[in-house]
Amino acid sequence: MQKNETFGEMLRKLREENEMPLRKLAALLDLDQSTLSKIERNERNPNADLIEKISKIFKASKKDLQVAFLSDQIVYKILDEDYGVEALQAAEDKVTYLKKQKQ
Amino acid sequence: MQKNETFGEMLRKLREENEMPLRKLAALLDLDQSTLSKIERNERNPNADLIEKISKIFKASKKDLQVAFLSDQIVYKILDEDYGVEALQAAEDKVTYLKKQKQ
DNA sequence: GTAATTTTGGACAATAATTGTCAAGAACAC
DNA sequence: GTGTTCTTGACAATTATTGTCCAAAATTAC
Repeated sequence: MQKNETFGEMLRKLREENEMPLRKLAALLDLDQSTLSKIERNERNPNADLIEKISKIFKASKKDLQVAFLSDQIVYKILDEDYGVEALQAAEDKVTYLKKQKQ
Repeated sequence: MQKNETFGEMLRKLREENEMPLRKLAALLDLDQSTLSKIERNERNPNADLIEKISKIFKASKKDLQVAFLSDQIVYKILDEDYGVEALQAAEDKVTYLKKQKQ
């Protein structure tokens, strides 16, 4: 897995490695081909349940897909914000704290 | 500043330290008091421009407010997701990578 | 070159999410 | 009791997202 890859890039790579036309993958995923095209180029957000389907079709790592998917969303949210990096760090702390609480 | 505090908690603390009624702060912020009440209890998302106003009213750190605000949004997004913590780490890497590219 | 196939772009309605607003209720002090 | 503050829920208005279609553009095969 390439690092710093977006979900769309991962997906396109998987698809091309498997020499599957976009049109066909779209059918398998039950979505419009133009929508899939946009997802691969990060113009649209994928649905979370795409991950499940894609990992099955291409026997790809669900974790890698999920991490790429979620991290894209996070990056999108903070990239142009002031103190985005600091917020990421703070978010980590908060999550750690909350997960500890839940135990 | 208390760590692991939500934006709402920060705001409420600021308001109470300054002994300002919710109704009055709502007026200053130009929003409905019920909305402000919900923001303080993290039932609603604040607008980004609240931060500016609040930091002026209470002479509070804009950075602290912004970090609390953004990190809340991130936490909310990933808390119940699989591999949320891994995604946070990946997001950091991506942001670092992208910021470097931009130079 | 043409034809076939694949991908992309833009428009659009349907649906979902967010926002602002209101009024009534709960909690507390006096 | 009255007055004040805060919370709750409901609702319409606005905004964002989603799915769908189709034609234009790009790519590939012949």
